[in-house]
Amino acid sequence: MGVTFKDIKADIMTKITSGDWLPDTIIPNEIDLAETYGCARATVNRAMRELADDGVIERRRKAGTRVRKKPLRQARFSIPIVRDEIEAQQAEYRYALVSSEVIKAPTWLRARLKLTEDAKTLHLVCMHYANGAPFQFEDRWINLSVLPQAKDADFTVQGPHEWLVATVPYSDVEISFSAAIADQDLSEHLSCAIGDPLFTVERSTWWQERAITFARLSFCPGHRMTTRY
Amino acid sequence: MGVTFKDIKADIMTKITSGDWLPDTIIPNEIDLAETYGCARATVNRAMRELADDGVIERRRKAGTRVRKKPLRQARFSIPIVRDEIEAQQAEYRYALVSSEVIKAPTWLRARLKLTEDAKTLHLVCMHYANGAPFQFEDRWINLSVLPQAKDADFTVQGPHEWLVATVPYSDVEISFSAAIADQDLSEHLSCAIGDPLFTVERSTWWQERAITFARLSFCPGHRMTTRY
DNA sequence: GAGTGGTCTAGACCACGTT
DNA sequence: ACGTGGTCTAGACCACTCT
Repeated sequence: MGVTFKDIKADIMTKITSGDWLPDTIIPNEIDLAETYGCARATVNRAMRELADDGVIERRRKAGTRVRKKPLRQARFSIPIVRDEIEAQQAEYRYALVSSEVIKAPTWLRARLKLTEDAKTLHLVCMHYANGAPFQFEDRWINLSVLPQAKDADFTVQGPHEWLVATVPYSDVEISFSAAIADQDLSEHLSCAIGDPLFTVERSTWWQERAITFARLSFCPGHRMTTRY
Repeated sequence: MGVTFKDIKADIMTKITSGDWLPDTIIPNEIDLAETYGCARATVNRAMRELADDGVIERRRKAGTRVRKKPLRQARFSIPIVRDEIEAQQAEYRYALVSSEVIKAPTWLRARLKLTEDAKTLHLVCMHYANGAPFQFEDRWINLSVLPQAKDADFTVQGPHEWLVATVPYSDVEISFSAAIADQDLSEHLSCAIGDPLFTVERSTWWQERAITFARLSFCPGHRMTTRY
């Protein structure tokens, strides 16, 4: 076979990263490129479309294709289940349910998830350990009006995240990262000092426009989330 | 026109999110789907390929296509230049250079970026303000052996990140998020209390296998990074 | 109006991995 | 060996948007 779309992608990327095609440079149109590379226009189109998805180039009908002035830098983080994250590091995973109760949603949670005033929730507090050491503290709230079966699930053996992913696999998620400070409670569970800075993830989940769950995950001091792009 | 690949994507997604096709369900092959939808196989292929890229389905030759057991959850964060991030919030951006010096790379930095012992660096300390309030503290190190022209750049008017993106637009980046604690210095610059938890981003950048720069960005207390997926 | 990318088609051959 | 996805082709028509 002749030229593949991957060859074209690689060639264009080389031209860009080497500084041959500077930002704002206009790239030849698809027909010309197809002739240059000796392939069909569809092949060029696939290459260029993927480069545009990657945020490297910008395309507009009639105006043509150009190298982005400022590359659209975006990082992708995989959001694994805690067990998988720990086991991926060849560490032994252990889980423990700290507490579990059915209560009316507190005001701050109702505001977050837009719940009605009488909404009942299952409030779970859990710990996740890696090689016996505290790894993550999980403060979990599940909306019982949408998922009443959560009341009967056994969360002493399986973490709520795992249960939820198995029960409602495809949902909409809003995730946010921030820094928090260890209070008395957190410091005891995570075996750290009061006042330690903790990397914190908050996640709200919806299924078909209805709020399912909110979780605040506090990681042990020193935890970092890393990726490349 | 008949059926588009977007129609097919939407239809398949509906089948999956509605629970019609549960995780691990095997999806009909492309030829059958093309017949079902009354379109060419290439159209089905495009739809399925994108769903696979999104982490919703899993494809293997001969074995066929199936709904992922655990959806491959991944979040995409756009990594804007601070100025753009602040101006996107309709806030007024202000930048200030705090200090600038040329020094030999300290040991920890040499280890991070794999620099030689005599590597010279430009060490910059900068502040970014939103509507006059401290927004981000930037601790920046630029490798002068790769970018000697940084010594002559005027960092009193333009932040180093902006200058770097304009100078070396396409590079490889490792980014990591964590939580840190405000020390005396940080608390003064960010107008916060000593001991406040700060959301922190560290970024190392390479261009053609050579380390260009390292930056530690400390955000004012309460800052969060949010996205949906 | 005209040029560009966006998409679809019908067919073909290939690469891979399961059986 | 064979069934599946992966890719390319040559052509066509359409949708957008710049001038």
